[in-house]
Amino acid sequence: MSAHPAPSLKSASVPANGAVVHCSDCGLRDICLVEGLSAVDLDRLTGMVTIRRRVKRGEPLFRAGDRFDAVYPIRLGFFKTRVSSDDGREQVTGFPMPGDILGFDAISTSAFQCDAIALEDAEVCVVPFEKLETLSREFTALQHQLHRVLSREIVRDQGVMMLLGTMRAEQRIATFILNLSQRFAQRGFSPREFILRMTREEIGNYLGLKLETVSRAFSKLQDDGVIGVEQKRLRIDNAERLRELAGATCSLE
Amino acid sequence: MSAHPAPSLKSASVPANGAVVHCSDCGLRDICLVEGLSAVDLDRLTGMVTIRRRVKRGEPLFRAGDRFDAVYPIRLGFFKTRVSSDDGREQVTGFPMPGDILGFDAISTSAFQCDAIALEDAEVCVVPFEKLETLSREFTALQHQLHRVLSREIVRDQGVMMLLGTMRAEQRIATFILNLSQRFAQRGFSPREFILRMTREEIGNYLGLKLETVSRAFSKLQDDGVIGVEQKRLRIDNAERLRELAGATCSLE
DNA sequence: AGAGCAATTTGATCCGGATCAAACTGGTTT
DNA sequence: AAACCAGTTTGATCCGGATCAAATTGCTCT
Repeated sequence: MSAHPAPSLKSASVPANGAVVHCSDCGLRDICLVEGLSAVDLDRLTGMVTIRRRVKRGEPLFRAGDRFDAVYPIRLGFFKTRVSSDDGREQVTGFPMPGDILGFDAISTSAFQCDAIALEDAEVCVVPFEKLETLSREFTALQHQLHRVLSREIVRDQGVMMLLGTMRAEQRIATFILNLSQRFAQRGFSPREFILRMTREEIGNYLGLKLETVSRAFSKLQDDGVIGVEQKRLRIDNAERLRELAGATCSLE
Repeated sequence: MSAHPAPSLKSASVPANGAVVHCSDCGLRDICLVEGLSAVDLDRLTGMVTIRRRVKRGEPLFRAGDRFDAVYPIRLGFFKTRVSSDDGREQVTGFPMPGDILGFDAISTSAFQCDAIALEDAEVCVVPFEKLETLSREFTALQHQLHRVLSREIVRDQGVMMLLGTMRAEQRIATFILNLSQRFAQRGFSPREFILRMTREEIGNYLGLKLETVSRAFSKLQDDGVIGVEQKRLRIDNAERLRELAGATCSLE
């Protein structure tokens, strides 16, 4: 089932896959929707998440146009989000990971605006949005956190615009690596060495570059002793230099 | 004072510049924060906006780093929003106009993340964010609308990413013009002819292009009979063709 | 283990938009 | 009016990254 500590049975939440689902038992509660809520609030916060959902590698959690009724905090696994245009262009808009929340783009029209594709076998919490709205009227701290999370998404997008609008290829790659590194660190994983769950093409699409350019930039950074890359495994050898190359910009997250 | 119809004196809001301030009297209520609220709710919705603020052309409404305590629906005038990096790069992130709301990027850290500069003499409503949160716990319709507006901003940003990541220069310009046109239309102005409040350089920065490229693209579109441009005045002569060039993408707003 | 296929790397060439440069326009100051 | 200046247009050249091409590596499926 879940890779997380066995949950206690204290609260009234509904089992999913045989496991009781409750935020207070979740290892990601400090970076997710309930960050900043008191233990007391957390215990009272019942029914926000009642079920979880598994998504197999390569499968969509949702697609643009699907009817919206829940947002999805990620428990496990990397995703990519992507928007498409009528004339067939696609743009990867992000690589959300555990602790990030999928689906906020759908509130405005009650339909998802992007596809969310699992880059590996993944698991998400299902948070019915009506329920979230109801609870956030009752729990001020939850309301605050919801607004913070929505706002953070807007700030993240501004960082991507800055990247796409003003950076050179190598700088984009450096920023991208640094951003991943920081997000791994926030989640208690090594910021110096990690696996790239996405392909060069997906990276390139996200950064407004072609896959060959991404590959060349990786090779260049490796030759310069800044990073080590071997297929999907990436190691940061000279974080100082990497930060210089990235230009100490908006951190992208 | 304001260019809008003289407000009645029915409610308990506080005068600003000698005029009573109340959403129910505002010509922009159908595209702003109170869109979808019933007349009854609107009448009860008191104290959300108590003052307005004027901003002179070229002046900032706020700057990155300023402490956040209010969001600003625009009453009058065009703005540009822009983020800056440590190493001096700047990226224009949007050109908000009356009915748009400034400041949502600031919720996440309680400090503004971007500069908002008036492109002409402007006027905004001041909505204390704490007040907005309080009211949105009481008025479900207001809560919904707040969430919709936040989500719409995220969707808009996805459109900009698509533009910056996948479009050619001419396509970017066509999309930009079309987007302005639609937004003017929504606000009851002519979608076929309007004034560009921003310079070629600001347009270029927003679109990830240099000002010379913007100028050339305008000239090209004019030669092709798609638009007419003369300084800041722009007229759309062949909307059909313009839509083709834009590729019928995410509408950017 | 081998076949087949997707992903990656690297090289050669090309092109769209950047850069550099200069002329022009309209508006403002003196 | 003349002088000035910010903004714009247009031309000439250059370059970063795209495109085209081919070889290589690593998975997945028998």
